[in-house]
Order: sequence, then C-alpha cells, then structure tokens
Amino acid sequence: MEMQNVPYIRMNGGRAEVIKRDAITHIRGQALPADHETYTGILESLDNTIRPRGVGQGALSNAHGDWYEWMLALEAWNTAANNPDADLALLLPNKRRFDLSRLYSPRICGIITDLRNKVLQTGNISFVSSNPDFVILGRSVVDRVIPHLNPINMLSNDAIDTLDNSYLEFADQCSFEEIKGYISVKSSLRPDRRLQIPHEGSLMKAVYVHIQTREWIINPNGIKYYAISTAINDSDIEALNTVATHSITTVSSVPQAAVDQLFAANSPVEARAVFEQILLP
Amino acid sequence: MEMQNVPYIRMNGGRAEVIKRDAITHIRGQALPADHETYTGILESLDNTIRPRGVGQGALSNAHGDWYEWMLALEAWNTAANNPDADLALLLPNKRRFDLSRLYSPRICGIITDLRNKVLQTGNISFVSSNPDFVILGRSVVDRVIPHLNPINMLSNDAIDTLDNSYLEFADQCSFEEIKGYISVKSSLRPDRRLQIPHEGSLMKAVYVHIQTREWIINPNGIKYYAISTAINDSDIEALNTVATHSITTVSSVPQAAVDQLFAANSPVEARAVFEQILLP
DNA sequence: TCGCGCCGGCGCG
DNA sequence: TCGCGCCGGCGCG
Repeated sequence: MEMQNVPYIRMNGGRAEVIKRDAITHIRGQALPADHETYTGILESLDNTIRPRGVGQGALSNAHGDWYEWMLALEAWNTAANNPDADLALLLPNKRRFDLSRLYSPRICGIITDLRNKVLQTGNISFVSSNPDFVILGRSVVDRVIPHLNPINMLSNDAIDTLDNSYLEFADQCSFEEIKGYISVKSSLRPDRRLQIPHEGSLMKAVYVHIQTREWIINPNGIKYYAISTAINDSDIEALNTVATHSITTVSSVPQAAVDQLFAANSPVEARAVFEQILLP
Repeated sequence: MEMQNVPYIRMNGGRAEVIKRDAITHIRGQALPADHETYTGILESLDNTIRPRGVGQGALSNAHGDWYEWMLALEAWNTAANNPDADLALLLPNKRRFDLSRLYSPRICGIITDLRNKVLQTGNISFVSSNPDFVILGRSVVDRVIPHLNPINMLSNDAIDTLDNSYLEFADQCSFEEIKGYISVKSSLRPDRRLQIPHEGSLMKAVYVHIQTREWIINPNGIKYYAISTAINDSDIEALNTVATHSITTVSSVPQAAVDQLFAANSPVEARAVFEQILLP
C-alpha cells in the first residue's frame, strides 16, 4: 500500500477516506474531460489511482456519483455559457440542505407548502422524494440572476464549488414557467435503483399539475423530467417510461410518462449532444 | 482462509459463491429462528461463518435479502397454518419469472393487459415496478387452493422450496377481492433505496383503482401495501407515507398513502405480531 | 450526530 | 446470457 501522503486522502481513525473534490482535481491536474476520453474510463483511472491507498468499494461508489455529476454539470454550464438562448441545468444539494420548492417565488412556494399541509392533515400523508440531481432553469431567470455566464475552462476546486453552489442564487427567483424540468443522473443503473427515478418524476409532475390547477393556468409548458447514465439498455428505457400514475386514473387525461427521456452520455461529446437537445430552444 | 469444502460454497472460476438456501439450512442445522434470537443477529452469525471463506460483501448483501425474506415467510406461513381465518402472505419471484397479474382470474388479468396496451399505445408508456416481495392472499382462495396448510417446523431445503414456490398454485385463481395486498421487505433501508417501495405501492394502487372503475365495483376493500424492515426510523416512516399520486390530482378523491404501514420486525416475536396484525381478520 | 443520496458486487433461473 | 432485485459502505454538511 502506498504510504506517502496525498492531499485527497484523509485518515480518519485508521480508515482512508476520499476527499472527492480534491481527488478529481488533483489527480487530473484540473484537466477538463477531453473529447477522446470516456467518463467510465476516467472513473476507472481515478479508481486505479486511489484504490491502492486502502480505500474501499463503498467509498469509490460514493465518489463515482459526484465525479460523474460534476463532469456533466460542467458541460451543462458551458452549453449555457456558449449559447445565449440556452436554459441552464444546475446541480442541487440534498433535500435536507435545500427544499426544492424554495426556488419558486414565495407565492408558488406557498401553494406547495399548503398542498403538503393539507395532504398531511388528511392522514399523516407526506410528499417525499429525493431531490433531483439537476434542475433546469429557464434562460429568463438565468439572465436576471447570472447575467454573465463565463465558460469553465479548468476542472478546479473553484469551478466545482461554482457548479455545486450556484443553485443558491436562484432561491425565490423562479416563476412557475421558469423551472423547466429536472434531470436524474446515475453513473450506473440496476433494475431496482433505476425505479427511484420514475418515483421522483411522478411526484414532481403531480405537484406541478396541482399548482397548475390552483393557479388556473390553462396551457402550461409542462415540466420535463430527464435521466442520464453512462450506459443504458432496453429494460432501463422501458422502466423509466413508466406512467406517472396521476395521469391514468381518469379517462379524460392523457397518460404521461414519469420520465420523458433517458439518455446515455459517456463522453463530453455525448453529454454536449444531450444538453444541446434539452437546453437549447 | 478455510479450505475444507462446505456444501454451501460453490467455486466458480476462482470466485467463492454462496449457495443461499443451502447456507442457511446447513449452517443452522435446519433450526427455526428461536424466540430469543434477532434476525440481524442471525444474519451476522451467518456472515461470520461464511466471510472467512473468501466471499465478498456483495454476495453477503445479496444473501441477506433472501435469508431475511425466508425467515419472515416462515412466520407468515405458520400464522396462516395456526389460524384458520388468517390470510396468507406468500413470497413472489421476480417479474421476469412471473407476471403478477396472472394471479387474478383471466377476466381481471385481461383488464390489466388491456390497460397496459392502451397506455402503451398513447406514447410508449409502460407500467414497470419490481414485483413486491410478498402477496397477501385472502383466506377464501387459500382454502380452495391449499385446503390443508401444515405448519413448518424446520427450516429445511424442502421448507424453503415450499415458501418460494407456493405462489404458482395460485395462478389464475384469485378474484378481485382475494388479493388483499402486498408487502415489501428490506433487511436494511437507505434514504434512496427506500423510495423503491412507494413507487411499487403507488403503481399497484393505481392499477387497482383502474380495475375498480372498469368493473364498476362500488365499495371495494382497497388494496393494502405494507413494508417490513429489521430497523426503522422516523425518516423512513415519513418517506413511506408518501402519497400515491393518483389520489391527489382531483379535489374529489381523498389522498391516500402509497404504503399503508411500515413495520419493524427483527425477531420471530416481532414478526408474528406484524403478521397477526395484517393477516388476521 | 446522523440524514442524504451515492453505486457496485452479487445468486439465481 | 443477462435481467432481476438484493443491500452495505460510503463523503459530506
């Protein structure tokens, strides 16, 4: 086992812990993922550097999630920076740290709080899903909040902090139509884990329909829910096409998928193609 | 590493594989879980016997799922065997091996197939969830199909085969009211993994409401969805109380939880208390 | 401290 | 063969 100190491993009571942000920036010398690289190849090469230092599989699994999200978030940011009409997909923290409905203006946020309370009072019923990995913000609110979006040219610690924290600037700022959708990201899928995604999509869409009803909005754009992974198969696609159950109880409504589309993105080129499809007007 | 052969490890190209059924029956000498034991204690002692033989954590994680399900299935079986009015909770295989709707009579099964096809045709929309771990069958169909339910007194390979395969006898046999509900079982929970359960519950309940509408059944009992784990906390309970989204779109319907109740069961005594609550009339 | 949301390594048919 | 559904070990605030 390598015993020199490296800045991205922290010893904690005899256990070697990965400092996720420092690991990817230090090992790769702040290099952006290059067009000839694959994301799974990058994850593997980070694993190969780190594993000999006594880091367990659970730590690497945990890190893969953030590393893949950061690499995607970077392409999403640059897509918006390079296209003045593009929407922006931003990373979100977990729901303990930030309640998603706070992105909306206080009026809309209040409707969601009211819905939650009313449903809760009818019998201890809640509205729980994980926070989606990304929110897609309409360009109008982006231009109000971050008028100058500078492209990111290095995967530095500062760049990662920007990708991780910019959502905070949008608190209270979004109108109903300015949250365009969400993206769920998984570096790999399993038949059980993938079902977390339609659960999230189904719930977000039901809340959206509720706001629409309460605000009597006649022809809204709808909310989009996307998913991205490094590799997908037909079973994954079918599972994510599962119906949003609020849309099938009555004959009058058209059945709607919980997840609008699942994309494979295992390289910067593929990621840019995805974001150009879902962020450009 | 222990190198004697044991009958519950299979070498497969240099990798030690656990034969799950043989491991629990052989190591425990077919003993039933005793009232003074905990399920997590039993899992731990099985781990401690098996791990030194070079079996990895992934294999043990996989085995924990089946071992815990078998120990619960045994108590459910005996609850029905010892109470002539009790419903029966039976293990189900995965959805590739058995399409759940086939438990219903062909008429009801046809309605579900029809729903799936119609929704599919409106835009490649599907109805995917994992099969629940258990189905709860009403005593009337149990009495028709297995008139003599013998208690299980040993955790033998034969007993496990009975627990695993008895569902097959109920194919085509259940009326609409004779499938009382489902149970999802997890030996441990995580904030992401637990959300697979409301997804399943929400989907099953939406399908149930659809059948009810199509068959114009005025006051059905409803379908119950339960969950069981060895240990639960308040966040788990709240997450599983998430609303079934089909029930909140219109003002007219009462919001309904996707999962009716989450139970902790870490011993035979606790498991019997759970099954007596949900299986006895 | 612990809640969050991450994901790989399984046994089996 | 591969699809299914299993679950522990994380880094972080």
